[in-house]
Amino acid sequence: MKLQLHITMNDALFLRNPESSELGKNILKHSVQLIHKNGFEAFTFKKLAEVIGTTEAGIYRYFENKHKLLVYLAAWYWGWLEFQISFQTNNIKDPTVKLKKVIKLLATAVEDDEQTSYINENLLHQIIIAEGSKAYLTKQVGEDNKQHFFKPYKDLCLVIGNIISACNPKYKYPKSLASTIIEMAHFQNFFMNNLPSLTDFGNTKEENKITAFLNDLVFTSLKKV
Amino acid sequence: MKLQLHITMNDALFLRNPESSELGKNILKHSVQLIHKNGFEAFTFKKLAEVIGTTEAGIYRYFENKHKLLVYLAAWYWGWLEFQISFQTNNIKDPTVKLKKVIKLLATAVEDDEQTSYINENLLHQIIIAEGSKAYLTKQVGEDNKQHFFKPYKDLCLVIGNIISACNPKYKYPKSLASTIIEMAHFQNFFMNNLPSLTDFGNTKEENKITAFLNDLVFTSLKKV
DNA sequence: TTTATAAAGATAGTAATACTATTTTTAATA
DNA sequence: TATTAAAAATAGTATTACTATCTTTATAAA
Repeated sequence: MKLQLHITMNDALFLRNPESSELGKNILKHSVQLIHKNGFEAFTFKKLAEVIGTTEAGIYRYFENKHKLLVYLAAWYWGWLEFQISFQTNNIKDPTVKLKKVIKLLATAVEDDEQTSYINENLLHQIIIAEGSKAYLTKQVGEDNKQHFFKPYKDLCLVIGNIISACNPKYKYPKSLASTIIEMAHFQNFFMNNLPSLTDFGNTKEENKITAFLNDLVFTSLKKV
Repeated sequence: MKLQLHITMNDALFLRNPESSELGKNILKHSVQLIHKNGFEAFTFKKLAEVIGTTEAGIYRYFENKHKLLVYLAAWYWGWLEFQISFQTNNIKDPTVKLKKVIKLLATAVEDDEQTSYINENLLHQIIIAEGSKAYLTKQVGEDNKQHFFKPYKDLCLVIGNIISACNPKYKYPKSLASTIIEMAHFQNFFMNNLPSLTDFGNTKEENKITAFLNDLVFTSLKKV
């Protein structure tokens, strides 16, 4: 039996649903590859069209602009990650064990998930590390937020915040700690690989060091070492 | 007596030193205002030239492109902040008191410093919150790093890491904790004002709540509550 | 089988961006 | 007064970020 995981996307993010056609799926697939390869700044719809073998206008029928496409990919990633977390922490009763699992999932490279054929989760994870913040670090963040573009991110943050509160109901900053864990899982990874002197795991480049750091940070804060 | 604070800049960041002329100072002054107003994506040398009353080509004589200008502004900010920290924590012996002061300086809006006439530190602080990460979240981060463009950031991180180690010499992640404090001082501020549900201080919008959160995070980690 | 229709493909065009180059004017300085 | 360096003025180019329109192809309803 092959289960097909489907992540429901906010349809204000696209003009035509990219999951509804081969061209659309190609746009998703190759935009992940191109952004990963050249970075978001150098990524253009023209280059994407060339790779896919369609025209610029063809891409524009699906996405208004490249910012919307980035927000789409980020939203997809957060939705996918929330599913991974709920799936992989299902049946775990102890919130501390649960939170440890969450931190591991956040800080560890993902293998490409066979369930979703057209998105390479491993590449997308790397894109989110290097480009994810650009989805909201814009002047339109307010408008975008009004249209609920960041709901998957907020949902994930809420889920993690709730686990934190389950660990220690008296802890005062569950949401800020949740967003700190999420952001730092990515930033410490980026720093480790690109600006290693900003971290304590420069030479090793091991992701489990990031996990160890985050575990220490979180569980001393929750006084549950 | 009026002291003139001068921050020495890496001269690979510019083609002509912007501090050496009125036009250069105007470029710095008005780029801060324009980026603050319209965001970095909408910021162009053409618009900047119009505001200043010069031509695009005039700006290009000082900066190779807008990315270099952003990196320049970020480097200036980190240099300025390191000076503020060393100045304001001078004579403080107790590293815990020192670290508290550092967190406050990182998380609090700055007043425009009269010492530097052409850069509005308050606006620049807001720019760094919203745009600062874009200075290094690029494909050229490796090249830029080789040219020491991020040295002021790394120096600041080192200074804070050393204070952390002075608080608790056994703490294993002084540099990662330092970069976490720096980044979170900014990100929690951005979230508070733009995506408040990612924080625990959404409705109040008080910066001292961020300080309280970071103090809690840091001093429980260092077991010095 | 014809016909409607929706997506995709092909082609063209535009305004703005991100530059480079050249020439002239202005200001400072030797 | 001559020299020089910066600034201003002007022009031009390749690329980006779109929009518009028309034709072809595939599907599927009548």
